[in-house]
Amino acid sequence: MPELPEVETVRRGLKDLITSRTVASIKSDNPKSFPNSPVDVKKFLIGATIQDINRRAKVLLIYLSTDYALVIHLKMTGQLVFIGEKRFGAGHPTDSLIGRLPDRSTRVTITFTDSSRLYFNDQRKFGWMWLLPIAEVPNIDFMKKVGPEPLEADFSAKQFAARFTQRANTIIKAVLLDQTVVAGIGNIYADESLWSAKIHPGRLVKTITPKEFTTLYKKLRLIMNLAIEKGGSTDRNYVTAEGKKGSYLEFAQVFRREGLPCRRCQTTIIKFKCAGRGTHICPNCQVL
DNA sequence: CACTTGACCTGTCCGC
DNA sequence: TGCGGACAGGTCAAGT
Repeated sequence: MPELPEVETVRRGLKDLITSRTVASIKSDNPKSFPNSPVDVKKFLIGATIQDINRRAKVLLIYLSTDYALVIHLKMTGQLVFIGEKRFGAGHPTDSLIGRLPDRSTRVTITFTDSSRLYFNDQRKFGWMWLLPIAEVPNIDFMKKVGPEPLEADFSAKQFAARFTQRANTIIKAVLLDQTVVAGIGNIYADESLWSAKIHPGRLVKTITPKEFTTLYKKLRLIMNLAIEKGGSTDRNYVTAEGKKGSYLEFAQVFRREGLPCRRCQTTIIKFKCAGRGTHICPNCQVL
């Protein structure tokens, strides 16, 4: 579930909540969730201050004062939830979480010197958190291969379309989901943008016209920006850094709307398997 | 080589 | 009510 808009929402929340806090200790239940050596952790994480938080594709980068970074992928069920203390006062959103965490999905707990905490929860244990030198971040496989950020101001419709043309004989949905083509798109926003552009997800890239690519580009950016505004999409697990749900699914046109009428033409939305994923379309608006 | 499928995990939901 | 099985979605490895 965490796609670009969800990870960006978490980034903004964390930037506000943990910047300038200093790490006092870290607890991890599972070497898969946090595989770093205790020596590295002691030297470069304990005592480090949070400087800044960036995002690349669906990956979060927490920069530390030690020139190391925590690199985090939430995969499907990951959460990063902050629980604070008096600094915020009564009524702060994170107050309501006190006592609820840790729970059985908690994989990593970072405690700051003021006793506030950041919990990395991940029901399905697919996510991970790495500690590595900031200078090495661009050299990890994922960063070397990942495509451009779709919401950057200088990312044009022309560039968008050009990234697809090398994949002429692949279905459009598979290419949209490919992180090396364009970064950050997952199942929800692939379905939503294809419906919005009236493109059937099973169409081969070579059958899609330049005009359709331009529409898809515009719709994708519109939808992702709106999703960020709404705090992302909460289907099951995803929550913001304050532990709140995102509300974008209230605005969704096809995702999880199987059996409901298309908001454009009233035809019943159907769900089927495409590119190995559950896929939602309006069979009238989106044809092969 | 390009593309598709399976594995990784756990919780939830559906049908019998 | 209990149980098996399908399903959820991101990415990488393995298979076609």
